[in-house]
Amino acid sequence: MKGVTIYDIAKELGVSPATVSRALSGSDKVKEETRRKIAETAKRLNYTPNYLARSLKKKQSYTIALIISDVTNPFFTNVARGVEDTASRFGFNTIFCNTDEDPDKERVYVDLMLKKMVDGLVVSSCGDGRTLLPLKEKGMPVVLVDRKVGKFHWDCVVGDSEGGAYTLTRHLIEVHGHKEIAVLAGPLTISTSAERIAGYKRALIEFGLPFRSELVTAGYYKEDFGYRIAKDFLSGEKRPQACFAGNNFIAIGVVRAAQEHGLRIPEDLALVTFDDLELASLLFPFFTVAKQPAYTMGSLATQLLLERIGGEKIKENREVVLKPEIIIRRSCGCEPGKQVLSG
Amino acid sequence: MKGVTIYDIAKELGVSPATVSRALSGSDKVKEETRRKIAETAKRLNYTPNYLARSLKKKQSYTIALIISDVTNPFFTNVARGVEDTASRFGFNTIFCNTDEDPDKERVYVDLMLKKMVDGLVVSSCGDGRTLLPLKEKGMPVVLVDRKVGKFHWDCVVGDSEGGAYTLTRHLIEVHGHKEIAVLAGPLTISTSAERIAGYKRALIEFGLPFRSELVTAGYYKEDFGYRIAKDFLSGEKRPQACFAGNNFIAIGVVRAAQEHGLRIPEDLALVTFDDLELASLLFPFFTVAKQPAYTMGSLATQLLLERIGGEKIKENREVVLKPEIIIRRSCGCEPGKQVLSG
DNA sequence: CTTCTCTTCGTAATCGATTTCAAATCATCG
DNA sequence: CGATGATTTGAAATCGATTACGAAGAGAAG
Repeated sequence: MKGVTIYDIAKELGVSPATVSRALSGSDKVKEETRRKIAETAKRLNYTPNYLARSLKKKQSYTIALIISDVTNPFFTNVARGVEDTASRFGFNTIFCNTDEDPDKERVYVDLMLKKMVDGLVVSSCGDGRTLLPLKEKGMPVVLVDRKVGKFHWDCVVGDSEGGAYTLTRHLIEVHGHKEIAVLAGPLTISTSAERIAGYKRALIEFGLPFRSELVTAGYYKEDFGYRIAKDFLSGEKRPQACFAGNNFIAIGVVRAAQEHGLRIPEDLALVTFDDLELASLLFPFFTVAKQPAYTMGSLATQLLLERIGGEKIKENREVVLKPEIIIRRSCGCEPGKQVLSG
Repeated sequence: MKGVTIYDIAKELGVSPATVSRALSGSDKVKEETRRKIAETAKRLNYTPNYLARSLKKKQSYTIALIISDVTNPFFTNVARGVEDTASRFGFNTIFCNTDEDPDKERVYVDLMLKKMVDGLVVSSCGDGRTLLPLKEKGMPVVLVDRKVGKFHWDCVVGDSEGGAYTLTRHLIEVHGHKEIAVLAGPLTISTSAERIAGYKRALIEFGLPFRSELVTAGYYKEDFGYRIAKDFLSGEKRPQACFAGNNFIAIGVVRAAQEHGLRIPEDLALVTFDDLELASLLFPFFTVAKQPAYTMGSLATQLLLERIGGEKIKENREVVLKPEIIIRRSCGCEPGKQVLSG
């Protein structure tokens, strides 16, 4: 832990620290022989550069932050892998921040990252935008992933939530003849939530079905929300025949509630949702889902971010929208093996 | 991105930067009134401290690194949550490094973290110890989690793999009468692997069964290893009646192979494994597992690490061993709801 | 040989905060 | 009132690397 510095190397060889810095940082004008000797002693003394000092001077930390709302959700895990893989391929580190869908935590992390001098952030925000204000003020490079934040204009990489929701809903109506479809959505402050409801609505309209607001509940993207609301509407008199869960976790809650009511899925309640449950689906292909390309989303977002960080002057804000893959399985009422609907 | 510094605040108030630093960094001797004025202007100028400069001087970055081998595995995800939660509770950030079970990647990350001046690391190593050598040389604080590395002595927090494997194997023998139990283990270089085989062996010996090495295969902790080997032994003449998969991913591979062979689990092949599949089990409680307290492991490891970083002089190396919870479900052949075996 | 250019290298400033040491201020008291 | 000790504050060094600027040396051209 003592720490060999460029001064030690310089003293050892009788040259100046400046020369050592130049030699080690690559291709400045340094005589070949000097460079060789410096590289040699650096290795011999077991020198490791101090990135803090380097970053302080260069005003670049080669570190980005990723703010996501739930590490236990495979969707975000895959986003994270995409971000991390891409970042490290370009020599960047990633600091992970897990907000648990709590805007307060998000705010704290944002401030912290500002102090830590990260070079940029990939953010899937659970707030309404206010939490990200400091980033805007400081002019910090940011790319939004999965969730847009209306207030600000930043690059973003998102899934086509409206389209996915439309296709799923349409499937329930067209193929299975359902007319009363409950929706358990995430918070209305989050873009994916609003868009999924919009997609649902478009499908209803297209098939001449009424939009009944009592069937639509906005809450949060967690299992217990799905459980709570499903418990509720499943015990009612005229329960809906189908349910569109806002994401995979909500869907799990719905399943649990149905089990407790002794209801079978899909016989008593058809169910479709967003985002696949990777491992679970490998073993028990059950949920009919709109599966988003999570890894790609993370990877693309990082690429956009690194372009900005790299100093490329990009005026306009870029918006990448990726189509989800619709995977028809059993929970909607289809037989396994049934033909996959084209997106 | 301009950056307000303590010099700006100092100039504004006609005091010295030193005083500003003292005032902002808490409770050094600064007159109350001065402190108030400084805090005020700091807020007014929207000052954010530069942690890089701070870390450079204090030789502490308030950042730790977590090296894990597979972020898609819920076990490690939970370890990660435990680490991150605990670290951030004490004001530390966590840099996540995902090695994909590749020792080369691990080596690269280790070097990088050394340069980044992290204050310490929580490591679940996929190597044989050589990759961690630089950490030892530099005297970097390290706590091993999940996997011990024989070569070095560091604090560690691990699960009782031997005991868990023993109990699972014993269950297969005692309750279900299996005599030929295949084992698909991870790499022998990884401690959990060797220990799980040892536990398996102890159970065999206790029940007077022969240890047949052709039933035991060591490979790696991934799905495709389970799939490949299971495909192999399931097509043989006298296939084993039961299988102990080294971890959850291997187990998934075994299931997939069994499905392709038209074999049913547990009727045609009983299966037990280590580490639960959180979400999958919520929906489809299927695997009989030794479930390790992953979150706790991460949290404890971080606590031990922070103690070291905090400068507490602890001579001896601490070893925390946590017992897994044995959850009996269907894959071993038990009926659901059957009584839980005591560890 | 002088002058000029080009390469190579050293001096010193710099990034922003912390900290040591000493100076300045203030209060207290004989 | 001056001495003594406690509080506050400032000047300057420091962490380790980068870099602007200029000097020294080598080689080329006249």
